[in-house]
Amino acid sequence: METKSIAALISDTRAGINRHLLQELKRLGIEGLAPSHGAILHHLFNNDQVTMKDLAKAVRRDKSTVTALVGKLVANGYVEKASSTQDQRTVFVKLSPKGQALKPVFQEVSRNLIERIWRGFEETEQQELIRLLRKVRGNLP
Amino acid sequence: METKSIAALISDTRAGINRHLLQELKRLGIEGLAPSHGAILHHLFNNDQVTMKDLAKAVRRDKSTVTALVGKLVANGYVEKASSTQDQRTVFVKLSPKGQALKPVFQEVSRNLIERIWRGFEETEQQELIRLLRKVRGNLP
DNA sequence: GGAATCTAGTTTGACGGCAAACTAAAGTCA
DNA sequence: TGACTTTAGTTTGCCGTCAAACTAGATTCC
Repeated sequence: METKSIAALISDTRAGINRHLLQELKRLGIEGLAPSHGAILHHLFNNDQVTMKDLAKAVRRDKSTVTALVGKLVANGYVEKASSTQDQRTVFVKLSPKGQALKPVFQEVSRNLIERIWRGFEETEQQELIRLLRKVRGNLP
Repeated sequence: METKSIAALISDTRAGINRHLLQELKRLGIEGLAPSHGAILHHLFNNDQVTMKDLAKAVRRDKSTVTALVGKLVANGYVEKASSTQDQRTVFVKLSPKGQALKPVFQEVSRNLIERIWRGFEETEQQELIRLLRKVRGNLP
């Protein structure tokens, strides 16, 4: 039965996306950053002041995971943390100049990924895949 | 644009499958086993004598990863390792009786997953999703 | 206004995963 | 036969990930 392999197929495809991104990061000389860091940076390109909590929600990772990911971005000088003055518990994360400089690079990475994923696809096929995947996603926890 | 979120959607869906499987394993009282172990067991249900190399290829994981996964299965008494007499390098992995006993349980887990994934899907939609995902997969490394 | 509760983030520990270095057993070939 | 190469598997080290425990700052409410 074909439909039994759906889980493995999704898992494989995701792994392929990851491999592609790792290749790209290596090609562009961006060392020590993983796709998950890219997700965080991407969110910061569009929102210049974000709390850890919102960041975790945006990249759909556990807050403790985000602590580690942001910690690495800070260590590499891509982002900065600053605790809020109104609420001492909340921490704001924002891009450093070095992080801002990555924006065009990541836009290219993103564009290349999209282009590669959709190679040979009709517009209607793209929409149909998105629709069906969303439907599967909705069936899951 | 909708199609830009395809990577996140695939990643999320895969995470959802993982969450579902973890729930199921917990529900069935199978402690200390992760979905990846399930993939190995699944392969052993259909092949009763497999080398580490073939196992790695079958579950699409690095051989060092498989060493660790099988190690855990051995530690929990689900599988046994035995080095070949013809070639001292190769190691055969096979199910123990305790591992064999998991077969019906995992068949149920698998059936439930498939049933949940495809809930509300037409037969043609299932085939179309598989086709489109395979196409994406083929575009990736 | 103080105790109880809630909330934001961090820390800790465990695990799946990979790549590179390593071990040891076959195989190759002069 | 003996050096070289290839192959199977393990070890080591690092990373992303999560859950649970923890810290500390707000909030609630009597």
